[in-house]
Amino acid sequence: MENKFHSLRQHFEELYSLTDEEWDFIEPHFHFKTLKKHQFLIQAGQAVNFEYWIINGLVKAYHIDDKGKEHILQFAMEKYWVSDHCAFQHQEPGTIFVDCLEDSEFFYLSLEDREKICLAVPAVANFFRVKSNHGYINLQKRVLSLLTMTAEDRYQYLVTKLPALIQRVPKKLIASYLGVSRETLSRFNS
Amino acid sequence: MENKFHSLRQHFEELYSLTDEEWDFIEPHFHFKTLKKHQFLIQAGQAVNFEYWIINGLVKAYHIDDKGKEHILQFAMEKYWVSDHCAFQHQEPGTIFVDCLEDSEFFYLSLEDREKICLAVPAVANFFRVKSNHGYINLQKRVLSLLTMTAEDRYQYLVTKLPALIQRVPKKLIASYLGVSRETLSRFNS
DNA sequence: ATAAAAATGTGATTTAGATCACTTTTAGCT
DNA sequence: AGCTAAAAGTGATCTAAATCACATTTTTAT
Repeated sequence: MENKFHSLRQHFEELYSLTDEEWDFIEPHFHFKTLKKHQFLIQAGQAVNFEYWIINGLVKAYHIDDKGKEHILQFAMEKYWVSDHCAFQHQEPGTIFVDCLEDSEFFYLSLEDREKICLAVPAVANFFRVKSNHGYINLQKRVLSLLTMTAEDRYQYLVTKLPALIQRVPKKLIASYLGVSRETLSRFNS
Repeated sequence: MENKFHSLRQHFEELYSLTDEEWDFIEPHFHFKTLKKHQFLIQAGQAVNFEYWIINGLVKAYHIDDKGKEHILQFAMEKYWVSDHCAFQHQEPGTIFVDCLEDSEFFYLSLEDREKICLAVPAVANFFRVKSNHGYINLQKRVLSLLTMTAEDRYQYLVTKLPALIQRVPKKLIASYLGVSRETLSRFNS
């Protein structure tokens, strides 16, 4: 029977390979958690002690503004990392909610343990370096899309780029992610 | 007389300290370049062979859309890293222009050399890991500001957050960075 | 199976901000 | 200092998208 951490090790090794000794050191720093649809992984106002890797499921990370309106920062699914990165990194109260759109399973890691394994195993430092860099590049694209494209173009682009997400997620959440009202999005034809 | 790389070493050591041996290995991978105001560091359509660290000066990184309109992704000044990160990372033709708003000096590094020093010196991997992470966090804030705030609020926020930038840069570029027309920005009172 | 709750669709109206057109001010250059 | 070009201000008009209001459809829970 296969170790449940297998998929996580594989994920790390997609970028930098690890020896069995290195993995045996890394693995115990991760813990397992499972949540059902609608349950919260992270809540604004509270400490954010972990960053999470999604084994399977789907979550949304979002901010709620002063008018109570929800703005989606990220949809995260299988093999994605998710947290309130700012609060986690600076160990301060969060401003982001993360909750499950589907039943989900996670591995999670504390900041202290992340630093520990990054310093002990250079391949892990390099892994997170490259992952962060990819995240940065993707966010730059999102900023550009918000600056240059119309709401409808952003929607059409998302439909071609992540067609599966459109199926898995209510349109009003897609609207919130794109920065459009759900009424306006409903008038676009897909 | 002080080594011109001193500021760069100091910049690395703000996050993880280095031995003299490590620095002696790292330093020769960086090269020096100087440009005058209005000169290009990077041009869309061309290969992006380097990432740049700004010793002093100020540049803008921007995309030009199909209507010829300029959208500013980043202002980068002393101690900032700048490149067309996507094109650099994937070694493909760029889509971003970077040019100087002031005479500027840079150290630059190739992708190959970056990988080389990251693998040889774990502190460098950790340095770029943390830097990328900070960049990611800042971009998340920018995305949120575009989703949640009005144009005027974004402007007022920038004025309080980076008052020096407002002085150093024409308002029409600030407008482009914020995703507002220069006419609309001109009607905000500062 | 049925009730309640979400999600979606659609018309009518409003609005933040874009665009256009032109003037005034400021900064660079020889 | 004087000339040129870029930057900034301002009125008038237009428009993409928000908001409001309500109907319809689809999910979810019991």
